[in-house]
This record gives sequence, structure tokens and C-alpha cells, in this order.
Amino acid sequence: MAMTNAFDIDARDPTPLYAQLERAIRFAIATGRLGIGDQLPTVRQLAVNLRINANTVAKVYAELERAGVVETRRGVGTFVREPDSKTLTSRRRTAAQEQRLRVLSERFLAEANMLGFSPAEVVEHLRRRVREGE
Amino acid sequence: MAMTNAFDIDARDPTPLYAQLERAIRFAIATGRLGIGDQLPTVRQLAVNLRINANTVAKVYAELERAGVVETRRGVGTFVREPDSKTLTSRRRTAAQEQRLRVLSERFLAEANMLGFSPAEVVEHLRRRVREGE
DNA sequence: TTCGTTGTACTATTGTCGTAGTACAATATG
DNA sequence: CATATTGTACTACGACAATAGTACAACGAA
Repeated sequence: MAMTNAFDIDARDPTPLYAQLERAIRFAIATGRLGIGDQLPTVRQLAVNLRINANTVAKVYAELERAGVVETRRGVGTFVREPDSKTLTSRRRTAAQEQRLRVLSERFLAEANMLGFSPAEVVEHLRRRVREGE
Repeated sequence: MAMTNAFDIDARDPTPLYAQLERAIRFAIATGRLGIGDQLPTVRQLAVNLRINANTVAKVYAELERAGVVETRRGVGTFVREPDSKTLTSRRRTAAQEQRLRVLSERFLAEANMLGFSPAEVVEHLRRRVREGE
């Protein structure tokens, strides 16, 4: 059972809860903390854990279902789906994307720095979290 | 002329515009793109540039003023203030900041993932950058 | 079959976000 | 002085976010 639950949600963050949760779940899958076939918490259970409304969780699950990230079966649960072949192949690596990653990274490091984290600390933080799921 | 180009905000991002703009301005100051005493664009001008409502810009300026980041003078403009001494010293490491870093990390990795970069690739990219930057 | 669980689908309510428009106060400039 | 510019304050409106509550549909298991 994938019971490392409680995704990172911050009600004080101005980003909508549903957006935070969707990111957190995709993050968990991308880092391997949630593997293919793993069951996600039930709508009601996760709502209780995160102290948010069940409707919000249901909205996220429905969106992830629509995106093909998870598969939901009534009366059973919600499970991580195998990545679609299209999702994997339709991504060319271009110089423009490298550039955008650099910009993204710079902004990320700067924002973390505003929170009082040094670049080295941030890298270490990320390294640990990405490692968690393998 | 102060700031020619606009700040980086995205209406498609679920994060509220005012939050994006506030972050962008703080970011510009933190990275030195906006120096102490520099004038920010006027409320109306920035609204036109970013194609958002003037009220939204005004809300951000008011918040930054309240936070002591900028100084506003009617009929004149809005200017970057000198950092308050308290602002510098009161940066203790708290659990809330750790939580914010986690949320920030997830947003970052999610965005990078949409560019086609896996979490492991992103971490490696960052690791190299940080090492080079020093 | 019955029962409980899970996802889904509604209604209703509250608060926030963003826009549009107007008016006003303070300042610089001619 | 008058005028334009800048920030501020306010109303109103539509859309969305989040909540609470209820009911229903599909499935597994007893």
C-alpha cells in the first residue's frame, strides 16, 4: 500500500488548492514515490488528511483522469496509470527548452533564496526528495 | 526611463495575477534588476503593459508598500525602498518556510516536467549550475 | 442478495479574483 | 494659478474557488 500520504498543500499559498494538489500528485508520480498501478488515497480519505473538501479532491482526480494520468474505478479506487506513449515521444529536446529551463531554474533559486535557503541547500533538498521514490 | 520591459506573468497560470506580479517585483528587486530608488512603472502604465487591470496592479503596489518594500508618492510614482533592517535579521528558519520550499519545489519540477525534463534531469541541471556559479 | 466503499453529480453558500468604471487626493509642472 | 499625472478609494459585476451537504451509480465482498 502506498501509504506515504499527505501531499504538500499550503492553504496560505495563494495558489488554488486544486492546482497545488494536482502538482503534488504529478510530482509524486514523476519522482516515483507513486508507481504505476499504485492506488491513490480515496477521495474522502485524502480530503480528511489534507483538511480540505472532498469536492476539491474529486475535482483533481477527475482532471487527472481526463489527462490520462490516473485511472478511476467506482467502488474500487483511483490508480496510477501507465504513461501514454504519446506523452513520452512527443517531446523533442530543443535549445529553446534548455533556455527556458535555465530561466526557470534561476527564478526558482532566487525565490528559494528569498525564503532564506541557499542554492546549495535547495539542491540538497531537491536531491533528497527526488531520491525518496526509488 | 525606468523599467522598459514588463514583468513575467502568465494569465493561464492558476496562480492569481496579483500574486504572480508581487513575486515578480520582489524577484526583480532581489536580483538587482530593480535597484534601490528605482521607479516602478506607474499603475496605469504597467496595467497596459501586462494587459491586466489597473486595480490589480494597485493592489500589488499597496501590498508592497505595506510590506515596506516600496515607497509610493502620489502624483510622483512608486520607488524601491531601502531594505528594512528588520527584514534582514528576522529571517529565521521555520517549519512554515520548509513547507513553502516544498510547494515551491513541486511547482518548479512540475513546470520543468512540462518542458520535457524529468526530475532527475532537473536536479542534475541544478547541481551543475550551482557548482559552476561558485 | 445485502452492505459498505468508492467515485460521481448535483445544489447552495461564502469568499476571492479580476475587470470596468468613476471619483478623489496629492504632487509636479507650466 | 490651472492642468496633467500618479496613487487611492469606492461600487458593481461576473467568474471561479472552496466549502457543506445530499444523493446516486458502480463495484467488491459477505
